[in-house]
Amino acid sequence: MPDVPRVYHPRDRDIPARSEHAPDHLDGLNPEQRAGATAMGSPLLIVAGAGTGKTRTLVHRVAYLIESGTRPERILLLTFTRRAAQEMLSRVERLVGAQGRHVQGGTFHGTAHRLLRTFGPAAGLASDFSIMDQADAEDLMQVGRAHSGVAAKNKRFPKKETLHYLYSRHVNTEKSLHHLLHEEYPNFVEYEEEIAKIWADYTGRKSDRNLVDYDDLLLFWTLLLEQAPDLAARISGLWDHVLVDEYQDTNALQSRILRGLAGAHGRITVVGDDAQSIYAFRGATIRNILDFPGQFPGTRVVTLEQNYRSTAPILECTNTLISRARERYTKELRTAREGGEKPWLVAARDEAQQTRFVADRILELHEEGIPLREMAVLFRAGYMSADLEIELARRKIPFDKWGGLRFLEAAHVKDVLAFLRILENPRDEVSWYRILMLMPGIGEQTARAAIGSMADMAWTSGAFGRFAPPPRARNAHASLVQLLELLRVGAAPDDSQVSRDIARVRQMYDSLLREKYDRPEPRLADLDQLQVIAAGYPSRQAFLSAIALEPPSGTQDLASGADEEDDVLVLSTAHSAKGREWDVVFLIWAVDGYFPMARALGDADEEEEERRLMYVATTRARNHLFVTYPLQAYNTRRGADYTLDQLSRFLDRGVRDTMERVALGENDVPAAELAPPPTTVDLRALLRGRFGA
DNA sequence: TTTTGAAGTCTCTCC
DNA sequence: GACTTCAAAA
Repeated sequence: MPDVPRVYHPRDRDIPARSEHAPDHLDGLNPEQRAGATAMGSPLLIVAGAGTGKTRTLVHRVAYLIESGTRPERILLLTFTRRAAQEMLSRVERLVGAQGRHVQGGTFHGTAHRLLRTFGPAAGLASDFSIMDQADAEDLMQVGRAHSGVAAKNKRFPKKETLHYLYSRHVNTEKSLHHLLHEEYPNFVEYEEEIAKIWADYTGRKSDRNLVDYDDLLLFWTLLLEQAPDLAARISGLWDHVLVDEYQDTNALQSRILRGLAGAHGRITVVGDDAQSIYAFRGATIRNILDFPGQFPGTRVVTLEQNYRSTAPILECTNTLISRARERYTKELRTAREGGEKPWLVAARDEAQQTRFVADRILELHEEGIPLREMAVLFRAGYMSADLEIELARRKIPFDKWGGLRFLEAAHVKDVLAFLRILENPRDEVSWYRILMLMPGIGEQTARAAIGSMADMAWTSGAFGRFAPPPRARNAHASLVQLLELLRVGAAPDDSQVSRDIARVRQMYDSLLREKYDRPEPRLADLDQLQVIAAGYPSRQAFLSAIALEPPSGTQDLASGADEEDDVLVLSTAHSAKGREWDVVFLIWAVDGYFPMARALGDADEEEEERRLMYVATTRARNHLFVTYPLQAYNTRRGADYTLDQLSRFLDRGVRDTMERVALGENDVPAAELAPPPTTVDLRALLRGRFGA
């Protein structure tokens, strides 16, 4: 998708790609963008505001490098998501032709993964390691937590999620445990020693089980570059140019990786916007942008301030919103897109009315000729779209939901994957435990005994078969042994039938699923989809690594396959919307407590990040922006309902003045729904009468 | 002793 | 809806 609205500028593909000294494709760039695309001879920092053609500049830079004689495979393009990488590569391809396809690219983690498979064995890392996702890592942390015994003695001991969170922050921010505890968990300061022990246990277990977590991917990459000069030379010698997108969202470790890769030759370009830094929770720090010129001497800085995306009224609103930020380094954005309507600030009575407004408006705009794929509904957290999803389904409006890792986090998907994992890595005790606990008659004790017994037998393939289960688990044991034998039969080294393995697992697992849930159908459908995805991978290892590193963005996404062509509305978390743009953007739940989220309040830095996040969300809009908030926001999920009836604090008077305020009428809601009249009917009494109770 | 079901608790963002 | 905790059942 071009950053420049189609009606005003020719699309990239309409411009013939010619390799002269000054390629024609650069004609479509403004002077700053052009400088960003062509500056050579020094490290380059491009500070680019929202909608200023940052991606466009980066794409043209890659094209320019290729046209200047750099071989495509000698260019490394690090992006935040796989989607962003693919989009850029396909745009490069349009500019320079098929050779653009050979540009190396992906996420930091994905690139680390490829490097470690190649260079890890030379540094003592077995090449067939398995990648753990966050939940796996937490589960493994739990093993050590239980083992230590402290958790049982102390009720207030940190949960496995917290232990893992602290560990991950330690690795990514390079802050000590002591420091982190005092800063974020003063109530756990007394457990510093115990936590350190559990971390050591965790590290040992990963090593024993040949497991690698997300943080290890970055850490091992860093260590190879810093501690193994011979390998470092090989790795940094792979690429002549390194380009990094979304630099504001990288962390201290990633900065070290870049210094290792390009510190010597300085052929590095980073692009970022401090106003859009929204991943501090993952250890990202805008210090990376601010300190870049110091770390890469001779850095040239190019600033992009001309916004091509949004209309003037929308930009006025978003500029005001971000002007409240405590710290800012980039200047205000300008736009040439005069005219257009002000953003709407829509007060709905409650969630139902908010939902109705969004659905109605989408249909109206669609009838006016705006395709669904040019519209998006954004929100702070994944669960906030639940009501809207039901309504959209009811009205048969197709949508993709981005963000959240729901699909792969679902218990039934993880269950099936656990089988594949133990085939791939028989020492994966977390997966063994998960599988064993599924079986009727096997509980915690039996599962642990079985795992212990297998460990004693050095995890040989028949180890589980030789485990002697207690009587009540005999049936379960027998059927599991049978299934595992069946799965191993076809497990030739070149086995490409991952989806066949899943089918075999399901012969047993589906019946367990049917017993466990009253409505198993959607879960069974998820497993069907899992099989479809699996069929696209050449090997089990490739499949398992890919889903850990590049989780499918949503279930709809998978069901429809190639979705780019379909006319489908997008629902997305604000985080997942970064880097994208739409003609029409709805931001729902602009309520204090939801956006910003309640738990971010009380910490000034977190609150600032929430503000930037709202800035990211609102700057996705090209022509129409609707911000909605229900006046009554019940939290009905729990008994103790509380009401959040305050408009988001970020939409202060000054911001509201840039918006068109709209109050939805009551007329579309039957009055009875608002305040039910009292009645003398006693429902309980009627029921008792009917059943004679 | 071990498993299982019921009741109670809390729910963010992502590689 | 998923996870933990606690008590009853096998």
